[in-house]
Amino acid sequence: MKSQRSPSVLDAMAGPYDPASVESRLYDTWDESGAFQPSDDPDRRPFTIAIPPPNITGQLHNGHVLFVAYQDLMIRWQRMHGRAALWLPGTDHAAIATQNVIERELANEGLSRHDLGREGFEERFWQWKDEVGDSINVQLRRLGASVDWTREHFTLDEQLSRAVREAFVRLYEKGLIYRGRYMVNWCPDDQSAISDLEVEHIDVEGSLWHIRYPLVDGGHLTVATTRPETMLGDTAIAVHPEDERYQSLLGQKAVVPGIGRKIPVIADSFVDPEFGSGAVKVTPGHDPNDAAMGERHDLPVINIMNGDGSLNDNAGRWAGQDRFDARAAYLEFLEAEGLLERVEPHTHPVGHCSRDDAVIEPLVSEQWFVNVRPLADASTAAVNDGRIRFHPARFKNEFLRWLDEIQPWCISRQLWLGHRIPVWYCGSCGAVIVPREDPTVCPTCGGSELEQDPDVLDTWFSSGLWPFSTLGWPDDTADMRRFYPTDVMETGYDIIFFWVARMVMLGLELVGEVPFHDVYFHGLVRHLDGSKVSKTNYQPGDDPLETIEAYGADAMRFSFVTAAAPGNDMRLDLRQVERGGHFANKIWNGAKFVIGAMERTAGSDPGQPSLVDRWILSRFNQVHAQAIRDVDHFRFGEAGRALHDFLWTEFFDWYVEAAKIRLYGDDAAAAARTSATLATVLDGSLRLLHPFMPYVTEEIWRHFRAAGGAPDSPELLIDTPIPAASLDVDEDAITRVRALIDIVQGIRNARHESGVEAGRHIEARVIGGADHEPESVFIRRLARVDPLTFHPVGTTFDEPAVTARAGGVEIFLPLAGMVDLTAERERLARELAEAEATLGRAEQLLANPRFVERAPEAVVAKERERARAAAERVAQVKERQAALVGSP
RNA sequence: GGGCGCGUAGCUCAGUUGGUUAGAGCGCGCGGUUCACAUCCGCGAGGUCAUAGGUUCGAGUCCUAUCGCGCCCACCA
Repeated sequence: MKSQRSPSVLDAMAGPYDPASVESRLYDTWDESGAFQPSDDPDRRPFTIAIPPPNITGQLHNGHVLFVAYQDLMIRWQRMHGRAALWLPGTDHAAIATQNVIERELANEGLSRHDLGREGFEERFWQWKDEVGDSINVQLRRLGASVDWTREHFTLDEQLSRAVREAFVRLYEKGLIYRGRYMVNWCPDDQSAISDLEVEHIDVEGSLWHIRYPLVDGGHLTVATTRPETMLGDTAIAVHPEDERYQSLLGQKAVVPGIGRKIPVIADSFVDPEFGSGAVKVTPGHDPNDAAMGERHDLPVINIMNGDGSLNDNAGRWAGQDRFDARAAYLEFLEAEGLLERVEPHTHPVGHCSRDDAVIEPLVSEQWFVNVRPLADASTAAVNDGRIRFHPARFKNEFLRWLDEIQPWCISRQLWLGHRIPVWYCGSCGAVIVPREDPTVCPTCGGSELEQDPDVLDTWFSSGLWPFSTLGWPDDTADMRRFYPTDVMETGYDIIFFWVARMVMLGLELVGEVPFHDVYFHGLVRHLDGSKVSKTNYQPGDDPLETIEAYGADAMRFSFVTAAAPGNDMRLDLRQVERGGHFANKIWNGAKFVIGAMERTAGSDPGQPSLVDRWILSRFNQVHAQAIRDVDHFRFGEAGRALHDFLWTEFFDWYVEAAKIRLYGDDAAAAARTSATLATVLDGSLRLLHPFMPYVTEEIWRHFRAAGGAPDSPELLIDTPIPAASLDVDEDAITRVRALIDIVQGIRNARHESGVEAGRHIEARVIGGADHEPESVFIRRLARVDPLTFHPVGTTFDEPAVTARAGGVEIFLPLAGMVDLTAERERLARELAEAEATLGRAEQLLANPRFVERAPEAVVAKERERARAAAERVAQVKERQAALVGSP
């Protein structure tokens, strides 16, 4: 009867890695341990990222996974490098979007927001938020985001609202916020002004109508327009001052058809004589160009439109009609009057509301604006002097160009949801009050008839304060002092202007310092058909929880990070995620092997490191250094791939296979040394990989430590330091093991091509490479050759054999009775051709004096070596061919 | 109208500052059940790096032009 097996850590690791069973447990463990809160040790330099707050209107979709993966990677990485890492979570109220969602809900109940009233609507909003507000956080937890939940914020929180108030008042007091009647982009569906950025210019196949304006003095003047209904608001017709065709008409009056208003013919060099008829109708109330022209010529501004897009009383008999109906009706009238000269098809850009696709109306209205010009200049300076850096760098130019052409920012919205504009108007004296605290009486006249401005602020106004409002600004808090400026802003390039630019401008203006030093842009996630993953284009499978359930959070995160390049869009291919899952499982199984080795050799003193020990430790040190270099340069994908490739092919394949020889051999000291090496590399790899795949590495860490690994390290991997990379790299060991691997692969290839059964051991003779003799067991075991003998360079054998060349040696496999001589001759011919071609190329290059002169010495030396080796190969192959001549 | 990105193996994509014979996963072909792992292991096929010029000893990588796809900015009616 067998004695009872001693308990093993491996008992708890049976089977493949199962993400579902560990992820939620580990997340809670981290959270409860306090690991997500930044260390308050003053010696630890802070590292801060403010999360791009998702809109509370919905859930995270796969497009959000990139930001979670990258930011958590950076946060964990820096935490493990001893920084006081703070990742600030939170959500955004997304004014228009959210109001629309709630109004839609109300509509289903047969209600409108007006039925509830402003207060009732607000109540309804908070109620709604309670219901849906947590789903984003649930998703963040599932993804493993190590955010500091104790510092969570929402843009409509009291603290952030206070920040918004302070920001508004300060900018107002400084004269940077002002109110005025200007032309704005009006969305008739939202019935609100929107900013320039929210207007999407779409090419529309429309018409260019040529229309005759009767002249008071007889005759007519033809004008071309794409928007005939706006004629109702015309206050002039303009021609180019030097346009000879129209000289005689200057100063004359034309009549607006159907309205009867007499309008002057003016000269303005804005007009392009080549376009249309060379005469332009001027509608200062409904076109930005015309507004500018109207100002130059002191023309009256006539507004013909209501907020909902219907025409008002200024439109005469077309009043009350919707703008597009009015266009048709007015055209019909013009045609009937004989004033419609002709129509031509005309494609031109038309502004649409980016949210609801309604055609934007440029119209004059009273709104609040930020004069961003000075803020933009300060931002430009911050970028130019390197206080803010962009990754990838190309976004720097885009950013600067936008700032250069920036226009005043319209911040008032005619909505109910959002931060109410903190301005009161006195009904008695007309004073405009912009206070820090809600007023009860007018400070000017003492009157109490105060009315607050009904509008709310653009949601991006509060988002623009995010990196400091979340830290307690405007108060001088400990968090502000410690964590501002934040370190990295990581977000999608699609909100570079909406958000990044505003944070930079407002941070510099209000706090006096940049809000972050590095901006990293990730690309957008797309479906396989190329369409963007987004809330408005939500498709089955876009919920990250589905993918996490199928493959695990680590798989998803790792595949996203390694499949995407900075700033480039990625098509989400689930096969990539699957590969990530396989990798997690590979590490799991590899770790089981390491732990098994540790248990097997426990109690033995390790002997001297072997060649393969020195090799794998050196390679690990190289990869370690590269990973640090890559992450420091924001090359996350390359760091992840380097770790993946090292672990899968070098550590868990070649080294492990080599390790088995000594591990299962008779030499206890050698086995213990091997086990120690396995543990060392696993230890270091888990640390480096943890920011990429937090769950599986943490879970392995637990078992690894239970088996006695990393005894002096913290219990949780999340708290464990990543040390600096060791410079101990044995180049000679790397070269030699690489050659051994090449030899093994050469033999395997030859065996396979000759049809030798996989399990069979065959004889092998190595010609040259006597220095590999001490490691012959490596070749014997991994290539399944026995006996294996070494022979001096130049040795020839006459018997039938398959030959191969790899790792700088010639391999001779005397496969008696198995050798297909024809095949072998063909193979030799192929090899000869290849060797001669290589030789030819190298010689040609070396014969070029300019190459030898100008190329770096190392490159030339390499080429010489290449030529030498090729020449040797040619000679050897020829010898072998000669030996085969006599054979059947 | 201005600007930017992309085009690399059948598919999805990497490729740092120009330097041997351009990589990965999946898929494909052949072969493998022994003690970490079949979510695995071994061997292999598959690419004129969109096209045409240029710079260079040397170009997937830098420059110019062209074609195709996508995006951003923009007030010619």
